[in-house]
Amino acid sequence: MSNHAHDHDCPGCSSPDLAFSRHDHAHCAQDVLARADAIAEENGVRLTPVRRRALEILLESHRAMGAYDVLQRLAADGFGNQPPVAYRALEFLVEQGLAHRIRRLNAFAACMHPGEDHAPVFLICRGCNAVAEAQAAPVRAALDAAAAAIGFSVERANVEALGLCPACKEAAA
Amino acid sequence: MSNHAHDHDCPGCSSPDLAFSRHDHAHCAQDVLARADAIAEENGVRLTPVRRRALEILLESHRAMGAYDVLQRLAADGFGNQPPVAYRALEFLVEQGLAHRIRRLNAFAACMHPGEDHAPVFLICRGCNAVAEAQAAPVRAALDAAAAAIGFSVERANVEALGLCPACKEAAA
DNA sequence: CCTTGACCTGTTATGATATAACATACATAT
DNA sequence: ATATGTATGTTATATCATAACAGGTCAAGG
Repeated sequence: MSNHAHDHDCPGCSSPDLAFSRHDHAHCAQDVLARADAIAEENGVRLTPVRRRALEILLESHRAMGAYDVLQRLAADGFGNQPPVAYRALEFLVEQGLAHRIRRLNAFAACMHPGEDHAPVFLICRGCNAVAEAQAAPVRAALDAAAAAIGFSVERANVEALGLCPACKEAAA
Repeated sequence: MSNHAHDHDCPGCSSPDLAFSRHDHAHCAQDVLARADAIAEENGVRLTPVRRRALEILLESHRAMGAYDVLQRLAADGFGNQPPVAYRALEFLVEQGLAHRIRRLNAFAACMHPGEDHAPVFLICRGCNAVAEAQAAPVRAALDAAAAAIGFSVERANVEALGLCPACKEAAA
């Protein structure tokens, strides 16, 4: 299933700088799914078949997917084929911190750092549409500071940047 | 039209900490529109009647508006009443830096600092739906740094935070 | 046991947001 | 005046998202 064994230290998955590189990520899926089970257990919620499958689908593609794309895959696996099926599963994953919603793309992506209380920043390549989830605590800190200065309390934040990944930058040059 | 005259230093408009406060902003609109004319001139683009009116509409409401809401207002003023009329005008405004798109709300808001090359951060109050446009250069700097570290070039960034404004926080308590 | 209540899944139907494609009009420069 | 690029308007359709209800599962308490 995976071409190398490890716990949580795969450079291809845990380092944002390799998120744009081609790499085997079957094991990422393994890791994340295992952790997802643990997180659901902890939170007292159920990672039911549809929900788990939705997460697997996101993990497999390793990119942002629209709700209808996920739905199509779910339906192919014998689950319902009406929009709420996908939206509900995805909403659950987002609530539990197992997936992120990327508004710029009207899409969803599996979280590669579930349960780690991270401050995700999405770097969206306009060349190849890949999405890297970088951990950027300093960004969140700066945001909290700016908000605090005017008495605003941040509960959730979306940081999405559009630009060019290293590969596409090189290709363009 | 405005109850006090000034150039670009109205606290109610230029200070993010007052963005949530009730304040007269007829003059903000005046200022921004004047600057919008100048910017269009500079950029060699035309701030045509629909476009200008769309900006006025956003400025009047002083909040984020959906494209269809803007469309309704435009139609009432004798412009076309089909979606592309609004989307095109809004797209123009966004491209010229005269308005911002707030994806979390599927909405648009006039930029209160046109032409100033700012790093806007949107603070969206989930209590009253007000949107404050804070200038947060440090946030952008942190984002650029995180992106640069992995060779990603940021071209455009959206930073949107959901939370509670001072007034709603107090009301909740 | 078996019922109740909470939650999950599925469906129908509709609502909300956004764009493609084409036709018409207008500006400006030669 | 006429050609060219740009702007506006329209029709039609694509895409994204949710409301509302029906049936199913499962565990806790009577």
